[in-house]
Amino acid sequence: MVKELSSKPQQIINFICRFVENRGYPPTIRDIASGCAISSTSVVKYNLDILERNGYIRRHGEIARGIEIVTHSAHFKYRLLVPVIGQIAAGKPIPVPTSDTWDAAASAETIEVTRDLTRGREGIYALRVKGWSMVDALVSDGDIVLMEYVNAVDNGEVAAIWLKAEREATLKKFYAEAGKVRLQPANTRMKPIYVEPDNVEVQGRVVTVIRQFGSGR
Amino acid sequence: MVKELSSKPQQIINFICRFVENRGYPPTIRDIASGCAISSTSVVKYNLDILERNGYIRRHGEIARGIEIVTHSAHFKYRLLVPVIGQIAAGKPIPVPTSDTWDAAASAETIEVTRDLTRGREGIYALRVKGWSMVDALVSDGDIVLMEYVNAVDNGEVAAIWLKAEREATLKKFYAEAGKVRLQPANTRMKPIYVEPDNVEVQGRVVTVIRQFGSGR
DNA sequence: ATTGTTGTAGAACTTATGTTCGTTTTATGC
DNA sequence: GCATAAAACGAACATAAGTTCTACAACAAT
Repeated sequence: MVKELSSKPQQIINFICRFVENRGYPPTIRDIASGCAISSTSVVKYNLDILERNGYIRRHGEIARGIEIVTHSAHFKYRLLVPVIGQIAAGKPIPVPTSDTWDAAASAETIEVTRDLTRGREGIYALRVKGWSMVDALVSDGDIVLMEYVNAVDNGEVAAIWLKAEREATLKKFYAEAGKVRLQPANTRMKPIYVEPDNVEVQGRVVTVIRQFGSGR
Repeated sequence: MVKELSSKPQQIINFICRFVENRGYPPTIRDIASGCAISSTSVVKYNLDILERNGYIRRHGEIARGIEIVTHSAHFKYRLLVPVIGQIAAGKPIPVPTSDTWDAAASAETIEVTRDLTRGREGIYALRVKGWSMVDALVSDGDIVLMEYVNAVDNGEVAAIWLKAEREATLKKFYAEAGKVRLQPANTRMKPIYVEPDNVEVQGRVVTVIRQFGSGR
């Protein structure tokens, strides 16, 4: 798919990359012209079109400096903007992602993490922990939990669980046992609790817990 | 230097950041206006000027989309490879970074995070928590703590502390009080402990705690 | 030679986009 | 309450910047 490039287009992407690195925004066609010793804007457009056809860049027509370096955004693939869609607190139902809260760009708050932290999983959203009800799970007020949207988890996985009867949200290790469900706190010093299977509603798999200290922004 | 911001400019940088993330190029003043529910371009410029005065962004006047997010700019690499230089456990001295453990490339293990998690701080290294001695600090076995290499912390900051007499490592909120040092666990249910000032050795500031679930545990 | 394709030029045009400025509304101090 | 500053508005303006078009040279295939 991606074709070999002759020297001129090659020179141009190079220039664009360096420009973005140094300036924080993409160059104009005329910037490229002067930067690559090209005397006409149309020549630049000509080559830009080639670059776009071959998948090196993405153009956003009619938009000033609307050049996006594709490899650069592939580079971005390592990073994830995770929407923080709500809070998780003892007595409140656990928010679940909907199509509109889903979009990181539309979300009021986002946290940026690497795929390292999400273990490469897709469909990750985040919740902010409110209150001290989950200290038994070693989760503190203000922590951020990265969640994967699933309705069931395997034994031993940590899940966000809604206990219908108690009307309570909690984060616990989940074990389906004969006729019962065992919920084990992350803190191994704590005793597990046993509940009826139809009393538990798995709202998501806990992937990561993040606690930040120091001044916020 | 960097001043606190009121809501509107805050909202604007947020928008700019997300825009750049998603589109690969900065927004126009009008993009910002519509994205932040501002009805006049001049209001945007007004706030942009504030942001620039306070060092959050850099403007390039007369240039289309010439907005550069300072924290995200040139010298700022989004991703950070943090070296995991050792373990932190109750009875073992806390490892401190040296010139050779320092280099992420040379380190045996690294964790990749975004600057978001390190709050833009420099000189970050990581330690893996071994054992259950720090559950009182809401830190569990296997957690990773991101540390900043400092020899002193301000009151209220969470520090990695080596208690010389007890030969014990711990993570606690640090408060210097008259003639004493108060060490407060992150778990507010727990009582603080008081120690002699010359018994404490601050080995670093705790920036972030990360706990991952699922595979690899 | 003839024709067609590719790369380069430069001017003209249109739209996108930053700036200015006078005015109006909303806080803030006295 | 009044005076003053901070913040918001909207229109008008100037120019930055993408696009289009015609022309022309270099070169390959016919």
